[in-house]
Amino acid sequence: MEREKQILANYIKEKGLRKTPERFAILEKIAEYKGHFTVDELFAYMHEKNFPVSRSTLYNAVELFLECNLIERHTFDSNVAYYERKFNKEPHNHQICTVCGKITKHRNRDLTRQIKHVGFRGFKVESYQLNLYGICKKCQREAQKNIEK
Amino acid sequence: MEREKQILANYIKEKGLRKTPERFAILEKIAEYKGHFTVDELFAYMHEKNFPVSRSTLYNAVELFLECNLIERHTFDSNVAYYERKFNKEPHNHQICTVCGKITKHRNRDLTRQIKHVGFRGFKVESYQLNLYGICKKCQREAQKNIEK
DNA sequence: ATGTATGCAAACCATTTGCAATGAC
DNA sequence: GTCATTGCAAATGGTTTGCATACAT
Repeated sequence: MEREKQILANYIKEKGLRKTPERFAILEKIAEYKGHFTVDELFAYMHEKNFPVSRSTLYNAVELFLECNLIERHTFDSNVAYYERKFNKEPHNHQICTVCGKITKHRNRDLTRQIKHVGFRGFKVESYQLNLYGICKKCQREAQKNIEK
Repeated sequence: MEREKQILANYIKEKGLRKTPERFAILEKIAEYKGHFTVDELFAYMHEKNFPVSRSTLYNAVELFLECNLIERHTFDSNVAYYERKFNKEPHNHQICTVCGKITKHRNRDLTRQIKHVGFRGFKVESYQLNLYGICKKCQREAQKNIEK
């Protein structure tokens, strides 16, 4: 957390921006999320935690955090942007259950290594998103039960 | 094309829907796209080709084609949905140049095979999207030129 | 005849923009 | 004091919805 704040502070100084309390409070609250969050969820969470900020400020902050690589954005299949902390995390994949909608994250180093070199026609891969769509174990079981009935 | 129409016709019959001229005209025009298209582009294209249909009808059709697996949808990083024909195509990846925005498609069978088995905790992978973000060869060259100046 | 599909207009909703007031420097 | 940032309200734009009319069955 301290390192993340440091990164943000450095970036702010470097770009001649301003160290507002809002930005650091938002960064702190984001750190409490284990998985993904939307701006709307974050908006509610900030209010709940007695540090209400406007949506404008959230969008502004989130943009800033993206710039200094503290978070990343996913759109999956909807029109809503999902964010998650990026700092110190290895690249990972998302598996989305098309039945219950649950999103799970996991890593696979071999695959990551391979993907980094899969660029075509001299394309230099800097990051990637791998989304797996399918059916989670739980939903597979439920489906099986329904067949057996 | 005939097989795609057949698939659509079958699906329509099976679900008790209706074989409207719009649906088949839209399917035909979609087949003329080599890459991705948005609903807005398709809207303009249908008018251009003297088969004007409303946006409602397009959204309806596109939803139907998704259901019978004739097309697929990607959101990449924006809030706009991109569609492309799926029929008879092997799974492929997208590489998106973060400088010029160009989207290129390519395949890699080894990778595809591997990805299909990467499901975690019993997750059964049915499809996937792999988006590579980075810099295309052309933009790398331009960047190089600017450094040399 | 029945009820699905179309097309128009209005509604939706996440995100963006404009702008006056605030506050970091 | 200067000017970036905040917060409010309004605008934007892709997508969705409601509903009367048209038309596939």
